[in-house]
Amino acid sequence: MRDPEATLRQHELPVTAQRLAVLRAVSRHPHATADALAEIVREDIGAISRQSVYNVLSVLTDNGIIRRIQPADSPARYEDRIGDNHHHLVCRSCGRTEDVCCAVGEAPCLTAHTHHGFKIDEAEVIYWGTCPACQKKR
Amino acid sequence: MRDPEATLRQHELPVTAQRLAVLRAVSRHPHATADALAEIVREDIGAISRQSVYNVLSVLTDNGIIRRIQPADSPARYEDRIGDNHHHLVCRSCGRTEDVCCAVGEAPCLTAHTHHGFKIDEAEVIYWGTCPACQKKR
DNA sequence: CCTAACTTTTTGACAAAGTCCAAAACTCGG
DNA sequence: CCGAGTTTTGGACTTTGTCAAAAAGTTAGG
Repeated sequence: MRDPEATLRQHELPVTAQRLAVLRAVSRHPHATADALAEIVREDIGAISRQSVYNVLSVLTDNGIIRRIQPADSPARYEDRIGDNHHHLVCRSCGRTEDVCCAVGEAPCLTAHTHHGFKIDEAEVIYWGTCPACQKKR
Repeated sequence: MRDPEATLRQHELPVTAQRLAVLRAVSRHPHATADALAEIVREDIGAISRQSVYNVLSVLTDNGIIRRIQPADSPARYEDRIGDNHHHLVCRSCGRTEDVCCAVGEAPCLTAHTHHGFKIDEAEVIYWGTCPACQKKR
């Protein structure tokens, strides 16, 4: 993220210390959970309430500034790399999450054959596996 | 599911009324949640504890008899159609879930370009959209 | 720079989904 | 039918997140 403050102003959102700190935290720690981000923000600006972390993350998500990803068996995670249609690779044992380029191409990168009358707006892909560290452990 | 009892025996699992009823419920109501399944089982055999529903679903999942799917913003759902590598189509507003054939082919049906040293065992695809009923509502 | 209107942040209670544990009940091989 | 080993049950507990109201902060306008 080039300039968190400019980003907020571009979206006509009031600039607050909490929002700036959360944006920086998400930017520097991609795929962190709300809880982890709260800790990072506290080290940065001293304090923030749990609710504010959720508030800020919601506002940023709603404005398309960051993206929320919610893999199974994991609390939600956030990232600021948006609009490039990448997917995720998640470790089943430790939850480590990495970005992977879309295997197919432009969004929507996959088209379902049968769609049951649904209007499809996104194809989410998660690759499940075991990360190098967890492969060694066993 | 042809024969729930035979299925349990094939996996050397003790046959109990709760397991049979949960298996029948999953088979007849694909994509139901644990809570919904508990209700269905209660109508069937009278009573079952919440914990037993979770126990049974775990055992069945661990033995590959049923599959657990966990879309974002929804409790886990279960289905007995396994091994055919199909994916899911989920309505963002009501959670309705439908099966869709794999867009690519055999499992693993997608291969990530960069894999960061991960050993990938599954590519999960969820198509997000709006179901016909929810399209009408708005 | 100061004020007023409007948002945001905070605090604390609450909710949903699921897990942990020990006691009671059950299943199955012999 | 018995006994060993599992499964089921009930209840407390945990995690992740939301609701609501009061306090504090932000921004536009004078």
